[in-house]
Amino acid sequence: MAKTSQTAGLHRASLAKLHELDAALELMYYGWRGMTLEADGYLAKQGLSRPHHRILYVVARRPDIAIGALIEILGISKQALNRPLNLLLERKLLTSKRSPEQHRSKLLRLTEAGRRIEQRASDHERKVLRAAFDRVGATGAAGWVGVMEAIADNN
Amino acid sequence: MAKTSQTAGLHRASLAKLHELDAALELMYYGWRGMTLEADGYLAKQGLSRPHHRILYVVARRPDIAIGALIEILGISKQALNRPLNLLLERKLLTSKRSPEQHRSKLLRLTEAGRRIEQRASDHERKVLRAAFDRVGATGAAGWVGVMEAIADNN
DNA sequence: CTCCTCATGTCAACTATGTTGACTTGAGGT
DNA sequence: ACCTCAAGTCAACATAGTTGACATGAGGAG
Repeated sequence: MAKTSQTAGLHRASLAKLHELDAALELMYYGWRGMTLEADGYLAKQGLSRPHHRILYVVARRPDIAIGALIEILGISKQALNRPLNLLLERKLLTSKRSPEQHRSKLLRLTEAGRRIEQRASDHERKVLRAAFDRVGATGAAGWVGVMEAIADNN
Repeated sequence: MAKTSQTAGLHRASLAKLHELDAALELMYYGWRGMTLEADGYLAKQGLSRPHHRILYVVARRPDIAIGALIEILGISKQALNRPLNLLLERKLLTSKRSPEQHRSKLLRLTEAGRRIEQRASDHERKVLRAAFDRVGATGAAGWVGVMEAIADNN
């Protein structure tokens, strides 16, 4: 047993640093993995994955969003959205109904089951973040937010 | 023109926040994108992508690494490594030679061209990080590192 | 010398996630 | 009746990964 660890590739700091910022670069990589690892595991147990979670996440925060707006926010083509979206509808994690006035658009909402899965998956990610913030305190957390905002706004 | 923006999906903060930590969660997502966006664009112009960069990055920091060790660090199967690795060898961004004693292993090294591409791609990422660190100062940067270490160690 | 091990290499089949392009459907407005 | 627009669907393709099976070639053990 124990051929290669499940978290293969996550051997932080096993590489020489060629630049001062290499450590930060690797921290971003491993940070993303660290935040999403448990959530992805949970989603896999539900037969879902990251794209499904992204859909659920957005719809949870924009009830009655139309397909076109969802496509815009996710940044993928409607064809790419099609399969995961249909799976979520089939599994009754999402409902779609036509708008009363704007009858051309379909409006998406989470069902209770969908809301539960979205919450649990996101909770796994938030749990990791909360633990990290708790460990460094308010000042450190504020620094993290400042840095991440600067990076994120690099569009 | 201007059908949908190239940075589609990167409309930060267009979503309602259901939890206090939702903003942080989204910052991680957009932060990762923000850091890798330019580097991915540069790599695409070279006919390469993220997996190629990961290989170059690791080999740059572990000259004479063997295939098996590379597989371990990257956390992918040898079959998955095969194609991008062969492309890099064909394009002479990497060289492989057999070890003098350990003749069973092949040792990988970057060529000058490979080193240049690795540096430029990583520079795009480091540039974004440096700008963010500069904007928040040493205290904020230290906070960021503390938080990211806590998250990354969540294996 | 033969046999076993071990690192590497390769072939095939499959899954998942995405892309473009082309076309259909169905509702609304003119 | 005609046009537009949101949505849905089909096909072909690219990329990045998986497992399984098998080949090759060097070293070590007998």
